[in-house]
Amino acid sequence: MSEVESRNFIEQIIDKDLAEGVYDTVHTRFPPEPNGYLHIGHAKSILLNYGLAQKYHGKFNMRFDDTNPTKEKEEFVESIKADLAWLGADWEDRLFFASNYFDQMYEAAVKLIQKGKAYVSDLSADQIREYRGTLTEAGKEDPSAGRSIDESLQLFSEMKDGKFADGEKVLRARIDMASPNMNMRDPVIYRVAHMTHHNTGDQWCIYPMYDFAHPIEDAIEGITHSICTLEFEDHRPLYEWVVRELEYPHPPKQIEFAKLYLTNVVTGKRYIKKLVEQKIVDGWDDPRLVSITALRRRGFTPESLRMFVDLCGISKANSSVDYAMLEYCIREDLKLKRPRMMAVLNPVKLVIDNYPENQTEMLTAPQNLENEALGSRQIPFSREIYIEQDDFMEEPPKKYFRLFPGNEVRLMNAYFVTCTGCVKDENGEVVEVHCTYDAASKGGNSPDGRKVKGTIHWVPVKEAVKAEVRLYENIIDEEKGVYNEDGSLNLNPNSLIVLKECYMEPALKTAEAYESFQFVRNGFFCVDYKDSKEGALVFNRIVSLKSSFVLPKKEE
RNA sequence: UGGGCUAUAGCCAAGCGGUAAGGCACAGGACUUUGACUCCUGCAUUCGCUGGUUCGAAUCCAGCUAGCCCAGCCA
Repeated sequence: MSEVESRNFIEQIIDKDLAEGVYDTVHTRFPPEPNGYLHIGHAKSILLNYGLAQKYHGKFNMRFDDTNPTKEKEEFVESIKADLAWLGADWEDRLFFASNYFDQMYEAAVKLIQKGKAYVSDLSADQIREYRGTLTEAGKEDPSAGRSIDESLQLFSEMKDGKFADGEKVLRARIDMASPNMNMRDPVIYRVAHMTHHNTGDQWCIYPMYDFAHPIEDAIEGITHSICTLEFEDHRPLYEWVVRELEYPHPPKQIEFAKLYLTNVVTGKRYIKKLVEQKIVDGWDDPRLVSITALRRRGFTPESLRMFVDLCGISKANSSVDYAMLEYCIREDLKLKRPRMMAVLNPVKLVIDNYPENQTEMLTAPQNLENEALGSRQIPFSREIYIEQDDFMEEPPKKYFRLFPGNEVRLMNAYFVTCTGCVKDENGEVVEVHCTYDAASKGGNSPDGRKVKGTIHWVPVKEAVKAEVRLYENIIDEEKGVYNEDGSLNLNPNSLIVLKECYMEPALKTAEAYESFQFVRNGFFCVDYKDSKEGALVFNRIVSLKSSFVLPKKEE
């Protein structure tokens, strides 16, 4: 009974820091570069950082790490803000841009030069690479390393003033050209780039490098725990070097955790970007992607993603989470929350022979049987309805308890019907199933108390909303993996299949704005309203299409 | 002998010297206005491997093995 709440390794570090008085508060941040849309992996980072701030009653900052004008765009800062807001990560009034710290970064660089810890180099990019050495051989000292402090100061100032072309001069930190850690071999910390910045315009022509800028950004904002992904582990010594040399009184601490990968799904901003730019998908919100905007469009809720991230956990082990876990989370979140509607994907007509012709009655059905609070809806019912093809079998196997000649089943929310037979075309395909109904069983219960083993869904032929449905597969390749050996994407060009028709119950007609449908698996089928925060409608037991979804053509 | 990191079930993941949590997936059963949901039940004699220390090791030590990351004027 005494459940000890387990803490992930980051929380353990924080607990220790707090206990030892290293910090007396927790202040985290999410620092994306605005060079693309966020995806499920970022959600993990966002929710981790935001969650820690919440848990420790600390603060959470939103910060754009926009130190490289060649890659950044305003479109991306807007989408990122929208995604965080949607996820519920509230940065309150703390929205920052690294580019707003350029003055302070410049001063910091000057300080390093004055301390003899940085120098302006004349080497070209190629030369710097050569001088850097290799993984197994030490690097060589930069010929400019001996330059006087005053000369570096002068040159750095001229860099700022635009006296040099791109690549002509850089500022390097003076650390150790023989370090086994490549990042410590006199890393470049400022480069010249004559380029208009999305935020600072043409004010600057020199820009700080990540390794130099990031610790400064964190220190300026009073970040305590600067959480990033594993590939930055080797950068931590440099991060610590920067905050130490710049003599920040309460330096932030970098902590790394493993990125989130989903099995057989394209995660990774640069790969998603490639798909978008090559127009292999329709855009950043193409439902085949796991970008946050795409997931939202597919009907995922912020709650479902939060649950997912929680279930995945935080560790330092590279791992790939099963896609089924994501599906589980959205099912779990929606199953009680949303109405459950009926839709038929592979229709066959069911004729109720003893039901009056030309009669239509309205039946009342609960929106969600397990959640009365959602109320009820009306569904028209008449002599001809559509049912799922596989809900009828002329010769049923054992344990099949849906429709077959002589068997009685319940039409969900409607009547008991007993199958009397079927009509086949010249090819032997079933084109019509026939049955009789028990008028006393209206609503789906028989007054004599007899039970049926099967219940099937249906839609009325006349009033059904017809949609052309496109089925897609996720951008995955289960056999060979997502990437080819040369790093290119391994895609299935036939990932689009056209389904003939889909019929939905008429209640959906009022949902004018529906843009996409998603099948979540094992009985859930969602309709997402692109511009609504409503989330999705949930259908019950549609068809078992694994990890795929459908997009209906909007009715004209 | 470049450096750094990681290794617990099909997939995540707790565990921090006292005898392997939990979730996903999967399988069986009960229930059911959908075969879903819900509810039960099952699912690592063993923690990458080999030694060592210890009354006792997934946990400590040593040596191996495998995987990931690093040679951008990207982040």
